[in-house]
Amino acid sequence: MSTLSPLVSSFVGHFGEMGSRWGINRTVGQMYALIFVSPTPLHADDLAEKLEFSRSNVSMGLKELQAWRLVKLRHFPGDRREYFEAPADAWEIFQTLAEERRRREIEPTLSMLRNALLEHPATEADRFAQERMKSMHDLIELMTTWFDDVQRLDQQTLSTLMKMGSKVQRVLEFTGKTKSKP
Amino acid sequence: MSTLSPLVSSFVGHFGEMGSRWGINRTVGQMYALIFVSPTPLHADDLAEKLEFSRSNVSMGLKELQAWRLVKLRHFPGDRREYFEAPADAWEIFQTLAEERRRREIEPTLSMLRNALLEHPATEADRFAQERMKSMHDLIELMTTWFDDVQRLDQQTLSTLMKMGSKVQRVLEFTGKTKSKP
DNA sequence: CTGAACTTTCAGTAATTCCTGAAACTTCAG
DNA sequence: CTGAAGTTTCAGGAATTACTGAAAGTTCAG
Repeated sequence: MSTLSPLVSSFVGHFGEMGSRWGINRTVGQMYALIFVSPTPLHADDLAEKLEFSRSNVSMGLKELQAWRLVKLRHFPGDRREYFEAPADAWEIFQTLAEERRRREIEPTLSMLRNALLEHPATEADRFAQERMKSMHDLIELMTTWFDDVQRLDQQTLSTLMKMGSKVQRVLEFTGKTKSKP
Repeated sequence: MSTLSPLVSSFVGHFGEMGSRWGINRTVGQMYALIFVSPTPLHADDLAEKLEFSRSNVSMGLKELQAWRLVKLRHFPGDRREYFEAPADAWEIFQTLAEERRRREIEPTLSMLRNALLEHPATEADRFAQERMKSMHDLIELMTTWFDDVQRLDQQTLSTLMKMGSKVQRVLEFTGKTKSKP
């Protein structure tokens, strides 16, 4: 069956669009979307056929998805082809994405900022620039450290925390961890 | 002074690169970076001169930055030109970015997913696809709702919460808000 | 009104990124 | 070994996106 159902087709199309806004290319986004909604693992020819991409484009796209650790490789006995599937757990997918983005974008940015902050400012303008860079650096560091912590929480606690939303403020006030300011 | 200091130059260059990985174009990223580290507001000709872009490119870039609400417009008495500056507070910048991305990307995605979930699945494959879409929908919704809540917290509480990191788990357990599972 | 100061638009070119087909490569059953 | 089944690489054309200069538009002091 070469043609996708309207349901899957609109999902795949949408992810292609979104992918391209995120620096991931459109066809790679579509490949991922299709793998994500497939009940069974797919191989490269499945993707090429269903999405009507060239076989080589599919091959490159799969390589990229593997580099992002977004797909898992599977084999079936008596079949040499490589099959791909996505984790069922959306939170796991989100974590992988976050980790990869961090490694590729956040860490290099932090390291550039740290270097810039080590320089001795030659002018007043440079001094000001460093001040701004420092505040950006601190925010990024605060957020990534916090995200590390969150990832270590178990599902149960995390879900409770998120569902509590801003009610968490009351709990913190109650336990006296915030300096209350009446 | 037409040439940027090495400090500013490396910052601007880095943000150009990062911008292009984020679907924002390179020159727009550089313009923003320069505005961000400038001690005084800049006008279009400043940017064109310092970054060596054409005047019209700067004009388009500024329009885009305004559409993202990332720059603020200022005027000086006796000068008809428009000057641009960035908020000093990095957290405010982050919030603006998050809000805009949400409006442009998250909301359309949620709406597409909701529509897909209303369809009556024609096949077993569609039924499975819907299941996956549902879990993606729920995760996105949980995260955005939670983010709304976080934005409502005051700086003090937020900062306490982030610095606590995973220690928050103990507080929650203590107050009996989690179903403890020993 | 006029024209100077400033900004935006837009059509076309430049640059970049994407995608393909052909060929090379790898693996493994027989 | 051999060749069939499968995968990857890569040069170059296609498509998209970015950038520019020229011209048009806007605003406002005089």
